[in-house]
Amino acid sequence: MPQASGSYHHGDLRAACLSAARDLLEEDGGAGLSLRAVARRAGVSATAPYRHFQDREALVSAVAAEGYRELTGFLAAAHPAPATPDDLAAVAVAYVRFAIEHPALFRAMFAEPCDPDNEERVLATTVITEYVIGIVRRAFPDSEPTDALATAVWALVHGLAFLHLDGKLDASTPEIVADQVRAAVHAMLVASPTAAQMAARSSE
Amino acid sequence: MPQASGSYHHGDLRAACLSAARDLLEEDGGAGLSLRAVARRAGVSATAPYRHFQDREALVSAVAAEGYRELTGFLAAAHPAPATPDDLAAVAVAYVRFAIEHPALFRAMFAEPCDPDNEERVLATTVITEYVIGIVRRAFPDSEPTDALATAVWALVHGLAFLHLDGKLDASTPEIVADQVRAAVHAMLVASPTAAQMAARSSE
DNA sequence: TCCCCAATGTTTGCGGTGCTCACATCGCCG
DNA sequence: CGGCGATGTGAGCACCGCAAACATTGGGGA
Repeated sequence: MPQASGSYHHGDLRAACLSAARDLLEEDGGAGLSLRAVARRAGVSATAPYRHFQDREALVSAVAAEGYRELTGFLAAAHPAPATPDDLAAVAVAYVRFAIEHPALFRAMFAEPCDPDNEERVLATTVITEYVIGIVRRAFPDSEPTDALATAVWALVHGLAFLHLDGKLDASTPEIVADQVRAAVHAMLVASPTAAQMAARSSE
Repeated sequence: MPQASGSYHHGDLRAACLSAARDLLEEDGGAGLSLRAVARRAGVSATAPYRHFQDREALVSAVAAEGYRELTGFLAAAHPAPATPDDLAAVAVAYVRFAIEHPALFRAMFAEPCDPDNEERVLATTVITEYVIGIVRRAFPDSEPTDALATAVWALVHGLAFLHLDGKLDASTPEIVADQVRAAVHAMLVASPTAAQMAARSSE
């Protein structure tokens, strides 16, 4: 039985820590995310989280993994099976929108080199990588090396997200952002046959 | 006269701190960069750097600003006045190469929201922004709203850099990386008229 | 020339943090 | 029902950012 209030054992401290970490990330940014603050917020002693996370890095990796899963779901919600450039652009807009709406989480997901020892995190990043590649592969099954195109599209969208986060682009309204993203993605996709061609040539 | 070894005054502690910070960044990554470690490495008491940097954030901002200037120089060295898509691709390759060769510095430059109160940093980011935009503007003076195209190209390159840093792309050899970047940039640039057109349409 | 003072570096100290280790408490299973 | 493993606690260490009071110096005005 979880939720035993006032009892010695918490019930589901791991989930409580993740939730607290998410809150702290939104409120104070990445710097404010400390194990002690998480413990305080969960109403537990400072060292209790160590029963569930090997160290701070493991905690943020777990949060990041959660973020990857959420992002994947968010993209799927934007369009379940994108096929046309418009569909893909909608997914791209969702990607950038996610970054803008969860800046600290997005940074936690990408700001630091992914710890290769953390299985959960590696798995989560693999999932989203495959997902993004798969989207483009399915949308453009005819072009031979779609991975190059997928890479380019993903990089474009990822870069747009980061430049927005860093305030380098006009993000005053969601519509402006969406228009920018759509324009860029369309430009990229119009060139898709050429992209495939060049990638094929350069990899010979 | 600086460099007075053994003397009470250091000579040029500010520069020594920046240098030490750069070294620490390369060696231990962003997490290892502490004011105290910088002070130790400069052979000075823990709080001496505070005479030259208001706080830790000011220190990393100064390092980041230095990084922006270096990156700008690196891009200029790759091609002083890029005009053709090949030229632009060379600059893009240099951008990604810089990120891969100085991962911690690159992350310091972009991982955190730019402090708008730090004049030096704001100035440095403005410089590189203008530089990148200017490159594309000069290379494609005919397309009307070049900013949209410049944004797309920059985002693409920036995204490629980050995906490489995060180990999401094959970066086993510099040649592979360069080929990927060239292919992606060429794909983008081939579509440039369309990009300009769509940006114009979407901003009406 | 000399001396004073502002710039620069030092010391001490506070509160916060990550992490370890010994200990306390509890639930479950034999 | 009794003990054992899982979970939470507390004390403690080293490090960190930062502030305030103090020490040292070198250069510029008398």
